[in-house]
Amino acid sequence: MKASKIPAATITRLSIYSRALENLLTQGGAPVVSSKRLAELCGVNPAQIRKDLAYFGQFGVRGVGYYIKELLFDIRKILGLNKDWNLAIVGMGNLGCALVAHQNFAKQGYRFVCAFDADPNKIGHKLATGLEISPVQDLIEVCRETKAEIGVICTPPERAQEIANRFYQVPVSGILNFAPVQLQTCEGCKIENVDFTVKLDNLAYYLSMS
Amino acid sequence: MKASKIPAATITRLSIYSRALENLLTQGGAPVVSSKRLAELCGVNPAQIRKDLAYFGQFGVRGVGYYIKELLFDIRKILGLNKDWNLAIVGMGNLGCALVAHQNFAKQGYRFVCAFDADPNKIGHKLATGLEISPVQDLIEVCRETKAEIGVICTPPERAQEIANRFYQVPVSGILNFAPVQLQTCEGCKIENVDFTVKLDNLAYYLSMS
DNA sequence: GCCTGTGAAGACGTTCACAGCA
DNA sequence: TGCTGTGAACGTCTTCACAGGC
Repeated sequence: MKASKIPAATITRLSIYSRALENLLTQGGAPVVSSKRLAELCGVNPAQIRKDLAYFGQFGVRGVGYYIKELLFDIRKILGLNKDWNLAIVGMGNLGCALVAHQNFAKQGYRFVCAFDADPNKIGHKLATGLEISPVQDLIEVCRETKAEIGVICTPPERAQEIANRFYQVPVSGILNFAPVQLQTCEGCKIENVDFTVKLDNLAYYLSMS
Repeated sequence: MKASKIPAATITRLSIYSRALENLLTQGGAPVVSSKRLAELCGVNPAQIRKDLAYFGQFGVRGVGYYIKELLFDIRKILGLNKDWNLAIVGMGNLGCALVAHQNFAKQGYRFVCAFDADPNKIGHKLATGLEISPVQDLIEVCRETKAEIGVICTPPERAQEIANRFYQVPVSGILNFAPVQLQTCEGCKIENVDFTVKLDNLAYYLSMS
């Protein structure tokens, strides 16, 4: 596919639309939704939704709206969720375990295929899912064996860059980084940061304004 | 203070700058940093840093750069981190416990002053920090007693809106939401979402492009 | 010479407003 | 009539380029 000029914000919103559509589907009302209604559910402007979708084609019916089931399928396809993704996770503390246990991942086709920790006491321990914790030294090898495509970093910040470097060698094509550091990037590996300290700081700023 | 026209992205970056400055400080090299160097560490354009700071005043010395310690202090003040913030957390599963245990929060002046869960088996249980888990029924009362200012939601998505509504009644002035849902907002309460499923979907999109 | 501070230019994203179609 | 699809207008954010000062 083509490297294109689609706003990053559009992709983020597509993900949010898909969640709203899933909810509409399980609630089981009308099979159709208008951009106006979907916009309310997602807290955005209706034109924004139509514009976002227009980047990828025409999905609606004029005068009617969007067929929920079809649109959900199309959006998931756009997002690349019509396949399973193999995840490798490093740092099996509370956060790491929480992620592996997290229902929503499996439901969306994200599968943890290997897990790592530096603590010798944790090596060999089996998680609820049956996944066994491997030593970080074996990261590259095990990631290759298990065909990991995305790395998830839940280590303390001091360790994060070192782990990222190993992921670059595997190589994995993406990293989801929970450590509060800005990782040095690497050609061909896309990084997404999940940064709660930054989010909290944002809150602090807005609250101390008013 | 004034409600102003400062980009949200600027606030997010300030938080990132402050982290980089903290690192520079603990590493203990030169007491001064240039926008160029700081930009490298944060993965942004140097002019961006100068522009971001310019919204709030003049912090640098021409021909020299920024004094790390002073700039860090100033940024923390801008972000409202020159005071402690009281947090209330709901949903003491793996994720909730991970957050309470998280070192970085305490270090930045964020204090968990109360914790809640719906599971009767967890009520009364003491966390590592000495914090005791209270029943969600008492949320409003306990939040008021403990002067909670920010609510943290770590419940399953089905529960999140209900918890948010209670937080609105306390009222808290901000919510950090880890549940993968778009919460209905409330006048006077700022919401920040920490959404790893969205981040993963973003990765999936970019990876399936190439 | 070096690096900050900043107006102006440029790029980008969002919203409007209406044409097109069921 | 109702709602999508979309060019054009608008507003916002980022980057450039250079003036100002150490």
